[in-house]
Amino acid sequence: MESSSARSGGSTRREATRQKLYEAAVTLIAEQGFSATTVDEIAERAGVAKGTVYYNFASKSVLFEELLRHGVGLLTASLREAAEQTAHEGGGKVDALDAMVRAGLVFIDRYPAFTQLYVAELWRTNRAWQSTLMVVRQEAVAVVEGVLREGVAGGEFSEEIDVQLTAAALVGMVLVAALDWKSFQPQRSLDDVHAALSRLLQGRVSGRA
Amino acid sequence: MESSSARSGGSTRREATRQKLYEAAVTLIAEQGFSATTVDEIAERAGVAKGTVYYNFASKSVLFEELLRHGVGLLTASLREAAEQTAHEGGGKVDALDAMVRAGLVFIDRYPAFTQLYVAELWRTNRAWQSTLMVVRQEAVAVVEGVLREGVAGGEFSEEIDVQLTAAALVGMVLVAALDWKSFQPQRSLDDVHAALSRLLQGRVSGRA
DNA sequence: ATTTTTATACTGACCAGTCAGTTCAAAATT
DNA sequence: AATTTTGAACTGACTGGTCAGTATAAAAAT
Repeated sequence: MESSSARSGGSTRREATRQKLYEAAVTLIAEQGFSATTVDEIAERAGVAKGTVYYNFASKSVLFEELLRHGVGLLTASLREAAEQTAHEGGGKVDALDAMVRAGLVFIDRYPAFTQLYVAELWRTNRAWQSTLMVVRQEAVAVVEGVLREGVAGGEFSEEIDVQLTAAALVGMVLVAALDWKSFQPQRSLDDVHAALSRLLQGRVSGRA
Repeated sequence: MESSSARSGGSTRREATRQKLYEAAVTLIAEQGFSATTVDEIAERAGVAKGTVYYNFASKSVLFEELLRHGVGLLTASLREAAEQTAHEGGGKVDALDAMVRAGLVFIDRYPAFTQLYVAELWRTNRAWQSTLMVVRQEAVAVVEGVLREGVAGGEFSEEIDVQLTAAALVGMVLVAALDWKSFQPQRSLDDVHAALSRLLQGRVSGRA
């Protein structure tokens, strides 16, 4: 039988090394930024020789780009799953949105460093990985936009809403609230934060308790 | 007698030079990030010799910190003014929030590069200007928190809302929506964007047009 | 046997910060 | 009024250090 090692596209050992490098790079770059983070630091944090970095990645930029793709891939999959899940359960689009907010929070809870780094790079221009970032951003936002559009089509949301802008605003809401949570009140539970955002999302802010 | 140039805190010429350096630095750092931007670039864009940068600022970091303080000062003042304006006109806290959303949009419309740069640096850690950023962030968010708290006290908002988290979420909503606007649909008018966000803010998303 | 990793040394470009010297307008002196 | 002095503002070549990326021979893992 085929050993567990020879899997599609590379040996297990190599994959493990790459994973270690991702993890080292993501925290360092989140803290310091791409340019301020040296390849030597990344190698050291990963417990690996510098040469190994270049054996596994063509350059520092390429390492970073693949890291971005990898991370946003996880997020997109998670958002999609959340939306589909509520559809299966016969929930409306409001439920789908709510589930996606939660999925977003879960993701940020699990990968806070990646989220930091992503936000920091997202609106930059003139950088090598700009196009990668654009593609990958659109993938994630498109999931939210999709749910909004379906909601409008099905009469659940007002036809007057601006889908693209509203999607961006929702993403921003979750993103900034979650980063605030992680940075300044990390002791709070995910449920707690989710409840606060649900309230805001459903317009239950004004009016009495 | 004291010459006309020697005014409070510095000559006019010096102030003009500092202003040029701010303007050059803000766009370059927004595009490329702090570390990837060289002092030579900043000096060149400002039309000034490198030595002049160091004559006016102790270091690259200090230039950046003063830039941050300067920019967020403008934002905070603008938010405060918006909130007070509606109070004078006898509007409720919802109106105040709405006015602050608009003030935020106006600010971002006028200083998009500063906004980019601010977002990119806000959640970093282990950087020299970390504490400056914290102080300055709190000043701005505190204005929003203040309005929310007053709204709760006055019975206009539910007592169940989480003031800190909701403030962060609102800031995020405006920030990300506005950056999306500037980056991907710059032809749209400010009123248009404001209307979309107002709708979201007041829960007029679900339900029919 | 082949792939992957290690350890170490090296190169060349790049860049933050320095400093000796220049500019120039206002103030003081004649 | 003409001349000299002063000092703040500015200049740009230079320096010392840093860092991405390369090289390579030997070891370890599969």
